[in-house]
Amino acid sequence: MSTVSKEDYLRVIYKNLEDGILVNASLIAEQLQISNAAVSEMLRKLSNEKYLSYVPYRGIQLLQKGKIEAVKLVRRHRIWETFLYEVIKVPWYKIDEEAENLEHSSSDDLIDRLEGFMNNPEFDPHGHPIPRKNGFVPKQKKLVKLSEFKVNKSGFVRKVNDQSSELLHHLFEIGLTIGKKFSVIEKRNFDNSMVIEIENRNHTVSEKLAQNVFAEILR
Amino acid sequence: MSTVSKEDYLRVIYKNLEDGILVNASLIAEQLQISNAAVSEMLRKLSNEKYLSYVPYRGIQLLQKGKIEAVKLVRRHRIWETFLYEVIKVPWYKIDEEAENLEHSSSDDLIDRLEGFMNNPEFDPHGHPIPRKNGFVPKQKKLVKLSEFKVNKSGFVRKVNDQSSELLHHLFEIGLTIGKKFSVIEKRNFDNSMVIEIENRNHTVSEKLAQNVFAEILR
DNA sequence: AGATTGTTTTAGGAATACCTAAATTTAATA
DNA sequence: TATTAAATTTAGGTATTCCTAAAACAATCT
Ligand SMILES: [Mn+2]
Ligand SMILES: [Mn+2]
Ligand SMILES: [Mn+2]
Ligand SMILES: [Mn+2]
Repeated sequence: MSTVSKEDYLRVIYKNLEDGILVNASLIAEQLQISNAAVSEMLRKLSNEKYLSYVPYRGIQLLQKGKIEAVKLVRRHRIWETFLYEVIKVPWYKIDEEAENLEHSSSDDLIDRLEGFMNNPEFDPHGHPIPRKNGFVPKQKKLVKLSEFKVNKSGFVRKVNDQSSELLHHLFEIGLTIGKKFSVIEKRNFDNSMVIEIENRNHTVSEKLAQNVFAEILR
Repeated sequence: MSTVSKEDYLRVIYKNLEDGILVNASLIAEQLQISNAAVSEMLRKLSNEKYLSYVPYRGIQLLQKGKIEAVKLVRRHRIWETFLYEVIKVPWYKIDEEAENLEHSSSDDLIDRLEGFMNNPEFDPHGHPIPRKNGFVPKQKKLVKLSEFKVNKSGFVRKVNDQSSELLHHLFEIGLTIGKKFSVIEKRNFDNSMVIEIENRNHTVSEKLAQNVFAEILR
């Protein structure tokens, strides 16, 4: 049977695979803040229960059973995030943490009702696709990392990494949120930081920050 | 520290005390569907941690620490119930079960926002008072059990027992929900069942049912 | 009072999900 | 290839929350 713990493992695995990242035990340990030993044990269990296949040092793949569970959980997570943000107006940088708990505590029926209440949104407030009830995951246009934008290019923010609430807090402060238009004014070679214009104001952003923002290039 | 389990114990204890019921170990065991042995152990723990005082055979009293926790949880529970019912339109008889889980998975901040979103409701969809953030519990008018209504008397439903979702389902079917007006048409002495009129339709209700509905007497 | 019934506790376990410290194994590098 | 570094597993625990069966205790009835 699936439990809160197992669901969290599956969601982390799914999310990383979704981004094309190789998922091994230590990555999970780091992201869930759990010891490597505990993760090792849990992976054995999840593997025995046919949720995933795991070849040490080579990475994890979700099996059908695990993928179905993971997609369900991601669906719950993202529907809650969207609902909290759009309907309840919970601040952008707080929704992930809140959804982290709610995702394990709501019936399928409630999730479907929330989805209907919002008129079936396709993407969450971080720009991540919301899996539909039937498991289909909406596709996104080709996106480019902000850090790869050249000087004078403009774009629309379409996705941000939601791993760090501090990052989100800062992005929110400078107005770099989903849908916003920006232009790259300047790029410094020695540290790859950039100056970008958002709503007529200039902001300097580090390379690290720019690597966590994904945008659609204009023209 | 408080956990999901402990919170459930505290909520059950509070809810029964609220109704003036003597709470002993076996009552909790029955309501939480847990063995007497497990309840006995947990009560020892809760007592050691100063959540409650427990004199075997004489009942349980919440101590300050336990009361504060319990009121918080009941607040969460009832705000969720109200929200699910009023905003999301989850059916009446489903909200308790859903709130049962959500109550453990939402921050104080979220609860306050939900409350604000609904304009600070005072009672939940079963007619139970919603404790305020500061711990104050709204008072209700004096209510009378439907089973104690005399023939020809009328009243307004103000509170129902939410222990059984089957009861709620049935009450909903015959329209005996919060705020509805009814009149007692007939009362049968041999089994204390009654015929009551609700919205121009007559319904026969058992004594058992009538003991779980509380109303304000008209005139 | 003695017997019966109901309530509570004890004894002994089980499952889940963690932990630290110490191996072990594999991968990467000099 | 030898060494070092990183990833993984094992060993031995702990905490929490539940279980059944049996014993102990208290309240109530005859
Ligand atoms: Mn979670
Ligand atoms: Mn998200
Ligand atoms: Mn609960
Ligand atoms: Mn209620």
